[in-house]
Amino acid sequence: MDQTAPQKGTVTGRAIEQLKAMIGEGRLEPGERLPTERDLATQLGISRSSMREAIRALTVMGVLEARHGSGIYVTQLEAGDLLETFGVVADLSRGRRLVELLEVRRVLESTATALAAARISADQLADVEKHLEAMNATEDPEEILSHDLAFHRTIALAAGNDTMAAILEGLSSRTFRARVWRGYQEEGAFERTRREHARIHCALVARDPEAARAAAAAHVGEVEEWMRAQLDG
Amino acid sequence: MDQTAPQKGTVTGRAIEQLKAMIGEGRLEPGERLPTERDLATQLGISRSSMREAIRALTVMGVLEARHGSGIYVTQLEAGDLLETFGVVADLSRGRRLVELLEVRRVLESTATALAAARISADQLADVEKHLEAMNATEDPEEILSHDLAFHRTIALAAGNDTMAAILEGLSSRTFRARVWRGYQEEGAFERTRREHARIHCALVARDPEAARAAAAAHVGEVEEWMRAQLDG
DNA sequence: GGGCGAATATTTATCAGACCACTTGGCGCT
DNA sequence: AGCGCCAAGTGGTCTGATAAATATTCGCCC
Repeated sequence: MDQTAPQKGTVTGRAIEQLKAMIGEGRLEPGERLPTERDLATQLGISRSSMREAIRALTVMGVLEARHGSGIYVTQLEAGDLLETFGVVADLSRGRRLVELLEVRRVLESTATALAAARISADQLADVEKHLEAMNATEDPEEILSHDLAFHRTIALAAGNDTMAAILEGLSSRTFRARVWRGYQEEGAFERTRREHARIHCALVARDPEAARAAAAAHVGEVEEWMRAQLDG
Repeated sequence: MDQTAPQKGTVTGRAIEQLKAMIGEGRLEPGERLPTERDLATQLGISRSSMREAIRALTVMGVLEARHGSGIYVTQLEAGDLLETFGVVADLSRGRRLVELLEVRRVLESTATALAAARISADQLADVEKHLEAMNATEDPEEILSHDLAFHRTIALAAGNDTMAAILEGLSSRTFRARVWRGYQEEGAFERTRREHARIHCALVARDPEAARAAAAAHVGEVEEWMRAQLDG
């Protein structure tokens, strides 16, 4: 039959697949600029509207980046770019899935913290301490949350697996944490959180991966258990 | 009028955020049908083209589903819907990130297998065995891969964490596995793979979580190590 | 009266063309 | 040579129309 344009799915869907294929096969290098929307539409034999929808789809996936007036570029395809949508999942999840996400986070966070205990550099450790102190020096929940996020982010990056760090970033995204925290911290968990953070820091300083893993697992596990209780109650 | 959204970012970007907010705040329930494209465009004061791009964006994220001739619906917001894009990440990753993804998979897969050892039902265990036997009964790589995927998927689902299963599904997506497998299996790893699968199955039957965790970690770790060696060589 | 099929209405999918907003690079002026 | 302005190029948005798939309604036949 017709091997150039088989009739499957929607026109836009095909365009998305073709663009993905171009990048997947290496015909488009990271950072490279694509032809214009108009040219691409002509090449694939579709209208500019449909082409734009396909481009928009790949843009939200973090594969492409459109710069107004300049052109369309392939991103560096780094973990952070591609896993941005992960945060959306966290934001839209409720109830049971929230617990499941926390369970995933517990598994990854404990592993990342264990790896960090073995690999963290002096500079990174200093950063961790900076956020730890800043977190303990204020009572503003907004600021505490901010440093808490940075505390864990620094550790995740020190683990040396950017992909894992990017996933954890999504699982700790601002609105996600804020939603869970609102209730959790109301029950006076500040002090316990401080102790848990201190224990994690201790394990990092001692370069003890197993202690770090246990401390991180317990830290996330606390929130997880609270969340689980909220659902039952 | 509407003084809440004066001038930030692109029109389409704003529409995406507004739609996300509607769903996030629960103003749109899962499965519910949205107003028509035209109505939505009018409500938000934008053109239908822009509205369509916003809808397309949320469609690829797995949040919305458009049915030709019928309308636009909110998905059930299940893990599988939302984490579909995870497979795209795996497909577009190369080199170092491929190893990082395998590391993530090793961590999650071993945890899921350990959980499954404790929770798997008789029916599910029978399914696992079915795929294990089918995998050993053929020499067709395509069929082996297919049953291998089903083997691990069944175990992940038995772990009882749908979110984790969905992520693992993405990390094991067909093209991802196929790419890695092509080289790996050429080195005659079939026999070793069989032994590893058998060990995992054994641990499940014995309901021994720690043995299951170790077996799964070793299984993925084998591929991971091979991949790492490929990069250096 | 009830079931069933065709006509009709609704809605998404796609296309075409125009104009606006922003970026970039070159051209001319100082 | 340096600076500033302008024009071409490009993504962003809008309008309106047509096709295709689905949902609804109505009329016909039994």
